[in-house]
Amino acid sequence: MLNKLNSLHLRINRQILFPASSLIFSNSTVSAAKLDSHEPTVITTSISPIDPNPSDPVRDIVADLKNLGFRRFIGENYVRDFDDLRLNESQVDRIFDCLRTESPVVAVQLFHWLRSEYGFKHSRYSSFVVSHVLASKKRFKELRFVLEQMLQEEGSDSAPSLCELLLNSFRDWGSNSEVCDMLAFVYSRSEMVHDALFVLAKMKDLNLKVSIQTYNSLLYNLRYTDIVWDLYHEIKVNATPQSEYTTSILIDGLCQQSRVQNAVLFLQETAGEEFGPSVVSFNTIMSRCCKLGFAEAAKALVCMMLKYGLHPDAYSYNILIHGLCVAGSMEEALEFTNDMQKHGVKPDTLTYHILAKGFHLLGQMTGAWEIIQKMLVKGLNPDLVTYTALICGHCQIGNIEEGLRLREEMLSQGIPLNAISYSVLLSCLCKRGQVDEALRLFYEMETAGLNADLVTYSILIHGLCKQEKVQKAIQLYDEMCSKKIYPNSFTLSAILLGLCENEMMSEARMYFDTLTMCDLTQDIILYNIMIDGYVKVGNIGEALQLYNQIIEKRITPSIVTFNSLIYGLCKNGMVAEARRWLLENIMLHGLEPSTVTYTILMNAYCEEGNMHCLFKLLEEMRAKAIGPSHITYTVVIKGLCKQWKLQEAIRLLEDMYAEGLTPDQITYNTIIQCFCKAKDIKTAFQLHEEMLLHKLEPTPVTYNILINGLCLYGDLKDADNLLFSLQKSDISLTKVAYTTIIKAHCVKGDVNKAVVYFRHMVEKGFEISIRDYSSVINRLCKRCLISEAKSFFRMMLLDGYRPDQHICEVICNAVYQGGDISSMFELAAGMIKSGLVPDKFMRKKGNSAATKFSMNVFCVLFYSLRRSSTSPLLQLRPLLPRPCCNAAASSSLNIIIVFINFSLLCLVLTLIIGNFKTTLIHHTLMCNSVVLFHLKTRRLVALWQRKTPNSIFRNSCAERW
DNA sequence: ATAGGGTTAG
Repeated sequence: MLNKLNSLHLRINRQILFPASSLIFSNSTVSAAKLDSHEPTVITTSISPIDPNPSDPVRDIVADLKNLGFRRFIGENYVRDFDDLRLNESQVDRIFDCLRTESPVVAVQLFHWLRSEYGFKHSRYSSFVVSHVLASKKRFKELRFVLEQMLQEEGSDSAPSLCELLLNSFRDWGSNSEVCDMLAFVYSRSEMVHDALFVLAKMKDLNLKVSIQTYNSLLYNLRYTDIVWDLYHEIKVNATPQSEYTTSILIDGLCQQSRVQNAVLFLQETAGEEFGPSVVSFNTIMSRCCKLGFAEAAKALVCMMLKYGLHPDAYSYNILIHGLCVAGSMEEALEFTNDMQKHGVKPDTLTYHILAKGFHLLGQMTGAWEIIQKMLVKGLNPDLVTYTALICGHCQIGNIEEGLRLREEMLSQGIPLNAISYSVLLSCLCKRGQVDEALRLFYEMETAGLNADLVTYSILIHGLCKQEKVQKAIQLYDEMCSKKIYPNSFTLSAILLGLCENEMMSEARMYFDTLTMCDLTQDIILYNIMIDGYVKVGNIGEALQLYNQIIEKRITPSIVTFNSLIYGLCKNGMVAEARRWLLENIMLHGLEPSTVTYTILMNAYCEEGNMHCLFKLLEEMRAKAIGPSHITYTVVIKGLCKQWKLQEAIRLLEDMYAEGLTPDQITYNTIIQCFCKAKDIKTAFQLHEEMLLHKLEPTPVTYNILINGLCLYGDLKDADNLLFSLQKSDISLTKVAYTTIIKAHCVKGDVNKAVVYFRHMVEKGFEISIRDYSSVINRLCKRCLISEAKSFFRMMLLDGYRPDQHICEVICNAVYQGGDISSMFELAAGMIKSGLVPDKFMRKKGNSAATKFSMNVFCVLFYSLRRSSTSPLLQLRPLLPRPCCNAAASSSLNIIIVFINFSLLCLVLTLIIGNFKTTLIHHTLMCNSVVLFHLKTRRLVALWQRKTPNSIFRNSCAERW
């Protein structure tokens, strides 16, 4: 009962009395002094002996600690007493000073206890006292901890004052050398290298021994500088016994600076020493070689290792296998995996991950899958990286659902995702255009306490730019910078790419020019994106200009630069020119054409229908051992389809699987479309089944193709059923699926069904354009379903769409044909109100109803312009045949009338102008003519006739009129 | 203190 009360009291007591550590002491001069002064505080401590006077609290505490021992001292009663005391810093220092000789163990215990229980900040003196105690007992781990805590509080540039204290007050203490050494070590480990070097210099003055651990740590921190070689010299001179790490740290330093050759030479120099060439050192050099792309050199190093009697370990093999995989030499990588096993080194999860990545890089997803499966069969546990690889595999083929399912599985297995695994999912969502989903996942990731890194931000910024959500992208960009994550060429390129993909070329160029001004465009990638952007919008001139800029700036173009230019040339129909570029410029720059280069050219030949050249290039690729990708094969399949070699196309598809290349959705879409065109709907659907079997999620385009196939060559009812079941399964579709089926029903004359689907399309939230209405109206008009067309037109107006030029012309034409003149005028008036002009008909030849009509509309138009505008000619100019314009420009006319049919003209003019004297114009002159009037005098000024030019006006006659 | 996964040009 008493104990319980006491402990309760203690808890309350502590809460009340010791919310902060400084409360223990009445005097906290040290911390105050530190805050006020910029100079490090130098304390010269003189410890006074214990006062025999019984009122000295230190005396009692020390006596109790010694007599009772620490355990009993911290029993509740004493603690209470201790709590109630107010001790100043020098009193505590005295306690430690007294204890260290008589009860050193208790001194250490008290030291820790005060800090852990009260968060007490010890003085430098006490810390050093305890440090010496620990050093003398060889409790180095604790010593390191004490000094670490001390340096955390002292910060950098504290070495001079700490050394002074240490060397003044502790010079003769037995463990000074160890404490000094540990101090230097901890400074170095805390990345306060200057302080560490200061301590080292002092030690040198006093002839104190520096341990190899301290040297090693300093060597590591200074590995990019030449100071390391001074330090290394010092180690040699002092005959400090080295450790196995010393040489490997130096080797690592050289490697980090890409001085691989120096590293090898240095390693050879250390041969014969106790810690000469080691497996770790070799691994370090091999790793660097591979990173620099010299997998061959890494292989040679393995031989060198064996010569030194060293055996490659799992690291060595994994490094080498990784190097080979990145270099694309999968065969050799697999050979070394076997070799590894033969030498008794078991491939581990890392080995499998490396191999999977290798296949992945080559686009051989099947190979990657098989490797991961093999790993799981071998009983190796999937870890975060394995899962990431699996998620990546699913995401690659667009199966985000499976990716998200795996995420759930990971969480249930207690494997939390990191920024990388989230990035894979985010990237997949962005690629599918689900940026909002991606943002949601991103916030979820942040809520889970994961920090987005540069890559994560780059993915999102790219996704947002691509969707024209530039504002949000900029917001994220600012957020990223505020987190001190600075953009690299990836981030810059994400923005640039986003702008280019939106065909916002002028904005992209502005951004690019800004980067150039800041000298940030040394990176060829940024140039490549710009060039590619220009090429895609067909501006090959601007692209070539940028290429010249690259050459002027002496930036080395990459194969991608050429690929884009070749694409541009091909797109402009300059295939032969493109082929020449391939042969001349690429070779000139010492570059090798890539799979992409060949694929672009092959595609161009395919478009031209030049299968001969296409297959010649395929052979050339094979001869050069440039592996075709799944895209290359897709192009070949497209070519075969064009030639109606359907069976060969199917065979090639099978070959792809056999070669480990995974056909993607576009491959299937190509071949399915071909079978649809060949009216073999059955096989088309079989191929669709095959896609599902290979876990390839059909794209909305796949369904567009199938629906279109059924509409054109199959039963429209089947198309209805397919669309219905797709809608029911909530499979994502594009607008095209709807417009296709609407078109089919219009053609068949089933307006009701067309309207129903049109309503579906609107309800699904697709952006409906005026074109969607006009194409339906157009089709209905073509089938002379005038009243249906009119009701559709009304529906459009009700939906809030303003009719455009084209739709007016179509509907006007239709009502005119139906003889509904009043509707026609109604529409014409509506058009003029909307500022529309019947411009296309003016240029149409022939005496079609449309032309007749348009002439009349033109009159109406002209009239309203005359009333509203001071210069009708200026506005009418673009509508008139060229000679008419010239005449109008040269004289100060302010009226033109263009017409063909006299009776209609009279009608219109009478309707509009009322008292217009039609008799001024002779009937016979009016057919197929354009007449120019002067408004005020109402005199005929000029006339153009189509068939037989009137002799009076022959001189003004134009070629076409 | 040496090895693995994600973003970018067709």
